[in-house]
Formats: sequence, structure tokens, C-alpha cells
Amino acid sequence: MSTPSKIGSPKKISESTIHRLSLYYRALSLLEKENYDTVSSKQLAKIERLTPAQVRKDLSFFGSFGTRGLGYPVNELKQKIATILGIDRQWRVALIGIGNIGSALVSYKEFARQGFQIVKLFDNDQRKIGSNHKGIIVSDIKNLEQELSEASIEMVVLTTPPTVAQYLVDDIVNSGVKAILNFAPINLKVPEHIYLRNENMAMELEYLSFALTNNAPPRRQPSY
Amino acid sequence: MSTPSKIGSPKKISESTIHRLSLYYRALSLLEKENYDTVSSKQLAKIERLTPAQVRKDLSFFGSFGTRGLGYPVNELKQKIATILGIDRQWRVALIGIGNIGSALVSYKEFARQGFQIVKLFDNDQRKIGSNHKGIIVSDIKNLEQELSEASIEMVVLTTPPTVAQYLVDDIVNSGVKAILNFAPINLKVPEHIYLRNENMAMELEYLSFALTNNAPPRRQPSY
DNA sequence: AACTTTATGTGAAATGCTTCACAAATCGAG
DNA sequence: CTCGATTTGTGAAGCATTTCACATAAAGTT
Ligand SMILES: NC(=O)c1ccc[n+]([C@@H]2O[C@H](COP(=O)([O-])OP(=O)(O)OC[C@H]3O[C@@H](n4cnc5c(N)ncnc54)[C@H](O)[C@@H]3O)[C@@H](O)[C@H]2O)c1
Ligand SMILES: NC(=O)c1ccc[n+]([C@@H]2O[C@H](COP(=O)([O-])OP(=O)(O)OC[C@H]3O[C@@H](n4cnc5c(N)ncnc54)[C@H](O)[C@@H]3O)[C@@H](O)[C@H]2O)c1
Repeated sequence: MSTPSKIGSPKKISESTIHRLSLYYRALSLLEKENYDTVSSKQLAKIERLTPAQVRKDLSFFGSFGTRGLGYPVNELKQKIATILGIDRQWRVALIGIGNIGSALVSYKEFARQGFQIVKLFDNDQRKIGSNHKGIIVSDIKNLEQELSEASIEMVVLTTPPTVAQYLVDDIVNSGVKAILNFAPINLKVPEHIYLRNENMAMELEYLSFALTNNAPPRRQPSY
Repeated sequence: MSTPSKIGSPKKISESTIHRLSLYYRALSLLEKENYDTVSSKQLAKIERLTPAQVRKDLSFFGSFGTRGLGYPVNELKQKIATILGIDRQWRVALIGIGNIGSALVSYKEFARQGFQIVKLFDNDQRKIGSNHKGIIVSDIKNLEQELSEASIEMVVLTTPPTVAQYLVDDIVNSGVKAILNFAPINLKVPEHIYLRNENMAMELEYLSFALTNNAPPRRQPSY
């Protein structure tokens, strides 16, 4: 029992646990749409192909949200997880590099719905600067630092070619941005206090290639 | 010493190790371009922000590729890793759902360069069927199973809306495809012998949101 | 109110992964 | 050819994460 102090207290929570919270959130959104009131760790585990013990343990790091004999209240748990993940608010996001991937991300409405609001676009291509994507005008990369700062951008999504990505990091960091999601296949060097995540699609294809090539053992769910 | 039997023997290799092989491959490609002949585990580790011990341990699962006192031969190690990952050959890939993300992936030349050859496109939108993307004509989803099978497709990239993704799995599986990379935010149910990986961009944004919200502890490199 | 059923929350055990630390091997200098 | 410097390859130790298993609690039933 004994409720851990506060939601989001700075305990040592593993990356996998956070990723699974995203999965629980997604599953709960689904259950909510289907008008479920409560859900057991067993059901929740089944939807995302995990184990009930895993679900309970993950949630227990943040508090005690269920009712013994009954399960978890769908709507309430969803809200609690939103609070833990910090997606119960809007984040101001800028996108840098409005090419193939960048354009796809701007058009994706689900991000805004989950609290990630793309409010600034940047490129260095004269043909793109000034153009309108979903109501946002593409800014010149020359003014990156100042415009990020003026727009109070908190997160940046980087979808430029890898060759220029590192070069842009200084301006991004100086502007006060604290988190970067990087799509360029390169290991960016950023100061200690900046959160960086990489999205590497080639890596997943290569994993499949490895599995097929080596008859990788009885498939388990990806480890999150 | 004692060289482990064969490259790609069915040992118990962790997911993280495979992901790191992708990173080593990328680093070695870079070093090769810069005309390095050999590289130490220390240098390699530095490029991808890992530890030398980790690099050596990972490689040791597959054989013994280095020279004590010297390091690893760049070109040779790169080739060995390509063989381990199965990217020393061409994979025949089909892409299903030629929307925002799908179009971006078709245009991406690096995939082909790494052995992933997109040779078939599918959609159910009459305006898209028959249209030409980078030299490939979009096929009607109605003929999915047959065309996948006739084209000897080995992997499928799924970029349709989540609502239809599960519905397409049967045809994909029946066609003989053995691996699926899924971009739809849904947990697909596939038979035991099919390899499935999910690409979930929202998850990474949510991780950043969590980190910012909770002042997550001294950032470590994502765990692979 | 007692009894049965169900399902949470959590220490402890089991498993898995990373780091340590050092013997073994190679290189280059003298 | 020997010695000192370097760096691999790898058991074993150290951590981290997952799973187990059960006491605990709530709800429904008789
Ligand atoms: N397209 C894909 O499917 C795919 C897949 C995996 C990884 N990636 C990676 O994602 C990134 C983007 O890929 P893409 O296909 O969208 O490329 P792209 O060339 O279509 O887009 C890159 C954009 O960045 C802009 N740009 C270039 N230099 C810039 C600078 N200094 N400042 C601001 N903007 C600049 C370009 O004008 C262009 O609009 C690349 O790093 C690529 O390796 C792409
Ligand atoms: N766009 C993004 O940035 C983004 C980000 C994260 C996740 N996703 C996910 O990726 C997937 C694709 O996103 P998108 O933005 O490209 O969507 P989109 O609507 O632009 O593209 C979907 C494509 O699938 C096609 N399609 C629909 N039903 C089909 C069917 N039965 N058979 C074949 N094709 C069919 C549509 O005609 C369309 O071309 C979605 O599941 C989305 O949730 C997208």
C-alpha cells in the first residue's frame, strides 16, 4: 500500500517503464472509447502483450491507482498517466528541416492531440522559407536562436540531413530549448542538461534483417 | 580467444546488442570514409557514446575480430557486421499506405543503399493507385496477397492508419512475408513465426515530456 | 455477517545486462 | 630478442529489470 510521496517524484524509473506507460496510455484511450469503466492488469497486459505483473509493478512506482478485486478505473488511470508523462498540457515544439519526414510530421494531427503543438518551422531552402504548412510559415534558419527563444519553444524535432544537424545544436541549446528529438542518423553531442532522443528507422529494419538472417529465437515483444 | 562456432549462430543475443551493432556499422562507415584503417574499442565507443567494454563484449558474441594492441580493422569489421545483420544483401520490401510517412520513406535513398529495396507500393485510394513514386507504380490493395507473393517480398513496411492495419495482416502473412515494420500506433497480432517491430514516434516525444516534467536524473544515452 | 472470489501491491527470487579487471596477445623500439 | 606499451577477449562481479508468489483488501453472494 503506502502511497509513494508524489506523482513524478525523482525516483529511479527505467526507460522501459516510461515507454510502457505510453503503451498503457494508448490502451486506456482505446478502452475509454469502448466505454469500459475499469480494467484489470491482466486485460491491460493482454492488449499490449505484456505480463500483468509488469503492469502492476510499473504503476506501483508512481502510486496505487487500483482497487483490489476490481481493477483500475480507466478514465482516472489515463489521466494519472497523462500527468506522470507530462502530456496533460501543451508543449511548444519547433520542427527544423521541412523535407520529406518533416512535412509528414507537420501534417500529423495526433501529435497536437497528445499535447505536442508544432508552432514553428525552419528551413534553409529559399524555396521553402515563407511557404505555408498547415497554417505555419516556414522561418529562415538564420534566425533560429532568436525565433526559438521568442516563441518559447521547449522541444525541437530535428529532421535535417545528418551533415548539418550537429551544426544546428548550438543555436538550439542557446535558445533555451531543453529537449531534442533527432531523426538524423548521427550521434549528436549536446550539453549534459539537454534531453536528447534519437529516432532511427534504419535500426529497426536492420533488427528485422538480423532476425530473418539468424532465425532469431522465439520472438518476444520488443523490450518496452 | 576460442572463436565462437559460426557467425550468426543461434545464441541468445540481446536486442540491445543488435541495436548497438547498427551503431557500430554506422560509425565504421564514417571512419571508412575518413580513411581509417583500424579503430580501437575506445574510439568506437566514443563515437556512439558507449563504453569500450560494451563494444568488446558485443563483438565477442560473434567472434574475435580485433588484434590485441592494435584494435579492429575498419573495413573488415564493417563487412563482418553487415554479414551478422544480414545487410550484405538486398531485401525485397513492400510499403503499404502511401500517405505522408509512406511517401517520405519511398523517397529515402539511404534505405536502398543499406540493402532495403522498396519494390512494391500499395494503397486503397483510387487517386493513388496507378500513380508513380520514384519509378514504382502504386498497386491496388485488393491484390495485396497475390502481388506480395509474386514479387517475392520478404519484408513489409506498414504505414496505413491504425484502424486498417490489423485487417491487412492476414493477407501479408499469407503471402509469405516474414517480417513487418509497423508505424501504426496499435499492437498488431501476428503469428508466432512472423517478426514484428513497431516504430512509435509519439513514444519518444512522450519520453522527452516525462524527462522535462520530472527532471529525470542525469541523462544517460538511450539504452542501446 | 461470514465466506468466496477476484485482483492489487510489493518484497524477494530469478533472470538478464553491463561493467570490471586482468591474462593473453601483438606491436614497435631499442 | 626482450621489454614496455597497448588493447583485445572474457570470466566474474555488480547492477538493473522482470517475474513470482502471497498477504491484503474490496466486492459480491448467500
Ligand atoms: N525520409 C526518410 O524516410 C528518412 C528515414 C530515416 C531517416 N531520415 C533522416 O531524416 C532526416 C530528414 O530526411 P528527409 O528525407 O526528410 O530529407 P530531406 O532532404 O527531404 O529534408 C531535409 C530538409 O532539411 C533542410 N535543410 C538542409 N540544411 C538545413 C539547414 N542548415 N538548416 C535548416 N534546414 C536545412 C532541407 O532544405 C530539407 O528541407 C535526414 O537526416 C534523414 O537521414 C529520413
Ligand atoms: N505522419 C506522421 O508524422 C506520423 C507519425 C507517427 C505515426 N504515424 C502513423 O503512421 C501511419 C501513417 O500516417 P500518415 O500520416 O502517413 O497517414 P496518411 O493518412 O497520410 O496515409 C495513410 C495512407 O494509407 C492509405 N490507406 C488507408 N486505408 C488503406 C487500406 N485499407 N489499404 C491500403 N492503404 C490504405 C491511405 O490511402 C493513405 O495513403 C498512421 O498509422 C499514423 O498513425 C504517422
